[in-house]
Amino acid sequence: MVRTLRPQVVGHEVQSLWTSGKALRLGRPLDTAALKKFAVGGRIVAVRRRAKYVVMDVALPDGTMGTSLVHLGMSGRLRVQPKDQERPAHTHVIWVLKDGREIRFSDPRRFGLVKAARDEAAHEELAALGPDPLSDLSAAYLEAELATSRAPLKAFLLDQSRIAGLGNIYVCEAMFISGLHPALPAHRAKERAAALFEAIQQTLREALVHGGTTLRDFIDSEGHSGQHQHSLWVYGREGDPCHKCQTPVKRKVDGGRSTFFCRVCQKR
DNA sequence: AAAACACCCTGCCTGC
DNA sequence: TGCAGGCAGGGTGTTT
Repeated sequence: MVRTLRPQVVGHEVQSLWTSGKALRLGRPLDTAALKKFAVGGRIVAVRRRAKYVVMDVALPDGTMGTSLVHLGMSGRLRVQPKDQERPAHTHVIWVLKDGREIRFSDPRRFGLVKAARDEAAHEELAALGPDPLSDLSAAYLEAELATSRAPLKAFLLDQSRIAGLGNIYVCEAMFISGLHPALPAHRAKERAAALFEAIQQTLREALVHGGTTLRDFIDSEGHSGQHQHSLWVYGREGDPCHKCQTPVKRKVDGGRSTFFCRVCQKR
């Protein structure tokens, strides 16, 4: 999302901002006043990613900065479209650009998050996040963290305070690639930390090369689907043959979420 | 400390 | 064709 959004909007001025006023995550109403205060009249100077958050930095006319934060949740989308194009259903925030285009956040399920503050440090959501797997994680750090947890490996990897940015799909994929069972207590995976680290990075890098994974909702800011869903090892493949050993892929549910794995290739 | 579950919300797909 | 049930890439809060 960031890779397609950045070249479209950096350097452009935010003329005005509109919100639906509807509540997003946890019933929290959109803070329209803050979203305006930290963007309107300013120039977008950077679009970045921190874990699963899209971070947009704006240089304001009074010389100060503003930082807007977007989490797409399950069904959130960011699109850049001309203002006269029909807006997507369930649009909740629009940054109107001076050149006649608009950045539109839509989110049917409203599990997403959009907020703004003075800077990144003022967003408490970001403070509790662990290292990013592609830039700040090392095999040594992962090994040390694994050693401190008895939780099932899958729960450990989904915990954003341990490692930030892995979701259900990529956790399933990384566990398959490294041959680790989702129920394995985290501390018992410590000897395999290097393999797990490599699997996590490989999974994310390949997904990025393929433009993301589109199962239902994901499209980038230009409206293109990802292609990585065609390269998944186990996710969504219940009953289909394992790509390594042909054993049917298993699905189990824990904590209300599906886990896909191969009971032959992934040892406890 | 950690697991299990409910919950926020809409859309889509399946089976009856 | 309609309806009910199940499912969904996330995160938080409560209970066990």
